[in-house]
Amino acid sequence: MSEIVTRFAPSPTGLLHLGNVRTALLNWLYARKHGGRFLLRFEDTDRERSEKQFIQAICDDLGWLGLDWDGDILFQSDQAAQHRQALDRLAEQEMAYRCFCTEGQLALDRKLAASRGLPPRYSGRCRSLASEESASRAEHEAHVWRLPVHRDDGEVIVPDVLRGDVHFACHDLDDPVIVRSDGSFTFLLPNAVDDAIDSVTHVMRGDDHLSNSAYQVWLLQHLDMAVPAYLHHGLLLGRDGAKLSKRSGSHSAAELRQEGLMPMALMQAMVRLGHPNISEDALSLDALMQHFDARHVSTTAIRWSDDDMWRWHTRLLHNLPAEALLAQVREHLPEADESFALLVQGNMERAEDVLAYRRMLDAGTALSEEAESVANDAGNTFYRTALDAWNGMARNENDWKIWVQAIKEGTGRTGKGLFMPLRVALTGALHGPEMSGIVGFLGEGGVRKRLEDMIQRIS
RNA sequence: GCUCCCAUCGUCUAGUGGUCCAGGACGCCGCCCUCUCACGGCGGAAACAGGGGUUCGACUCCCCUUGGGAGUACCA
Repeated sequence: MSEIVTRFAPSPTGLLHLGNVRTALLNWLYARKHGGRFLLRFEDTDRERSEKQFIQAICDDLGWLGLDWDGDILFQSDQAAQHRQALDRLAEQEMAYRCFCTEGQLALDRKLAASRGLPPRYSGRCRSLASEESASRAEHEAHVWRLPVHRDDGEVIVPDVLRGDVHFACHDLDDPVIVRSDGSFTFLLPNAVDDAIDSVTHVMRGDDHLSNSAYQVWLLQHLDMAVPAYLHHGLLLGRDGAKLSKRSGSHSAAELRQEGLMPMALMQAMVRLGHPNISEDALSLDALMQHFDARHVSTTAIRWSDDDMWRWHTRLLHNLPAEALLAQVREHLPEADESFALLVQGNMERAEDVLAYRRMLDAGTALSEEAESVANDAGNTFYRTALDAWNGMARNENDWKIWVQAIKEGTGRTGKGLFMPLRVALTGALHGPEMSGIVGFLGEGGVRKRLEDMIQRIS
């Protein structure tokens, strides 16, 4: 079996969005899983809308996600000569023709067809122009190039690995434009021809391309080029079941990165779509790849929800090695050290949650309203008792147990009423790590300072 | 309108004619652990869209309906 080659072929007209990310990931996984190559090719045929900044942004995002590509970045525009040549070959065989219809005419045609309940297809007006006439008019008339796909008989078969052969009757297909009146190519031909040039063996893309594939299969066959295996996956929908849009919860990768999302969280959520029961400790891209199976790439439309992704974020955060964890924590609390980060690691969903524990690092940190009400409820004498007990005891490894026992006896408080005021005084938060760990972290002076501050605050 | 794709718990899915009064994961609910949050442990509710066939037998095959998605551009 020859080498598997997949590609991700974005157009540099915008940022990488969730749907793109999934397509890129799927192609990457497929290639890597089978020891093949994964190519990155920018489809910059739409000169109007292509922008350099997006090329950089997309590369950055892919890098952020850990999706590396093989070889140089490819650009569709570099293959212009090949595209031209392909067009010439088609024209020679009369498998492409010039169309001189104006956009106004076409719009009218469509309107007319619609009013008669017919599909809005190209009328075929220019299809059978004599080649001499066509050539001579071309010298002074604007025109596009079309493919004569539409006809009464015959069909085009799109070989799809996931759903079997998909049949399209030529009768239902249109004569698509492949070259615009400004001479530039539309997506159809360059995309297919480049795949052939680049020896792409498997094309994984959204099923919004299914009908495009019909045209491209037609094209490749008439060009005597290899037709790749297609895997048209179902599209991502918003959580409301409607097309994924900004409103329904779509983001650009860049946006998520800014929000502090760990890229692996996104990868986790995405790879697991369609894959039942990937073991939960498959936390790396490599591990995920081991479990990836293209047969599980689903053909159904999938509801995407950010929740799962963020849950993975939390899970990943809880499993982060100290160094990486500290880096994230310090973005919000620069004065944090490793022992602090490790102490609160299990008690945060996102790195910014450490802000709730600022008081552990800065004894003077003010209290939230809730915390203050807990403190007031306990009262000044409670804290005095606690401070006295703390000052009066011998220091040893059971500081916490001995201390809390002493306070219990001194105040008569137990359970929540005993622990919460202490927790609030020492951390500023109503929840968090176990108290013994907190006391250990703050140390003798640290605890004293916070109790003294507390006494002052509520006196 | 036309064409194509899709259809199992809330979600992602397992299931390729009998092993399924449908299994898992996430979520949800309850209990346990517990000062709190989280973790962990245990348990629970929760689905074959509907109707026709085919068959001894249908979640599985066929048809229709319904529902959802996509395309129908000189966007990709």
